[in-house]
Amino acid sequence: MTVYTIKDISEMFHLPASTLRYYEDMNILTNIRRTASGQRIYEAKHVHRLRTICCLKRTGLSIAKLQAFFTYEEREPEHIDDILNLLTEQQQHITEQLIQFRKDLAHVNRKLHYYGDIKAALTSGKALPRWSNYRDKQF
Amino acid sequence: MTVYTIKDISEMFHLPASTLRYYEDMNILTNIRRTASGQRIYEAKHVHRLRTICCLKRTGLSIAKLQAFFTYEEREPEHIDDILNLLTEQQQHITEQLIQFRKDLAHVNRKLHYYGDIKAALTSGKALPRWSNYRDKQF
DNA sequence: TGTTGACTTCAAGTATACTTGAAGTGGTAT
DNA sequence: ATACCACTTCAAGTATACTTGAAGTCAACA
Repeated sequence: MTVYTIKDISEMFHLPASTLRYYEDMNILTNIRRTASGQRIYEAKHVHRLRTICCLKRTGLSIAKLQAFFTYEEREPEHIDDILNLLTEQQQHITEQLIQFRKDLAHVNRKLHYYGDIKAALTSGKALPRWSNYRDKQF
Repeated sequence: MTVYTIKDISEMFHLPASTLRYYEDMNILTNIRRTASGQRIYEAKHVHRLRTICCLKRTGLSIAKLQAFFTYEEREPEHIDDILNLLTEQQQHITEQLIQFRKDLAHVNRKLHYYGDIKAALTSGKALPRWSNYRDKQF
């Protein structure tokens, strides 16, 4: 089994070591062995766990819900429905965010074209564009 | 010109009135008129501003950067490049988040299939699935 | 006329997610 | 040997984004 130091994991996930210790305190990253002198020894399961933590956190899950999720995972099968409910909610949530983000990207693109044209008009001295011509466009 | 009360705006954007007052304090929602008795009068420009605030906040912009953005907008044209830089960064950021969210959705979908199959195996008494069979699948 | 309800201001409080500081230990370089 | 550096624990501090509470004002209805 390959093992990792806290520095390895910190670099692998672009997370400060303090955050990894914090996740451990919060019981969302568990069963981390120590060397004789007390240094953390991470294993493949922690890498997998962290991938899930990052995935769920990024998409909006709180630490509290992560605690619940991993508690369910450890006490499966009694909590299989809790797991499925949490994952289904999250799936829904990510799907909604994807739809919203596409709209938000379109909004930013419109603004970008508008202000880009304003800059062009300013440097060329031509007439300034009007926002009403950008409002409903897709770029 | 159509005008709106704080309650109208609160319902329109699903934001508590306290948050609208906070945005005003933070100077990202400005020039709000008052009635003789001091009640806020919102106009179309505030609705547009709030659409932008919600779009940028949702996609990760902080209040501090929103302050900067609207300050630039008010002092255009000196800040046209600052506006374009901020919008370009945000465009990039949303694009990256879209890519990541699609991966995160795939991850959640894999977990969902895995635990769904675990539930089926538990109720039918058949052999439990192994995660290795789900790791690289697309659902 | 009074009292209810919805607004107002302003200061202080809260939730979440870390981050930092102090004090200590152990392994390695000079 | 000793100095240094990276790690350790544990408690306290911080950043961000609101939220809440107290005290007051106004309009409208019984």
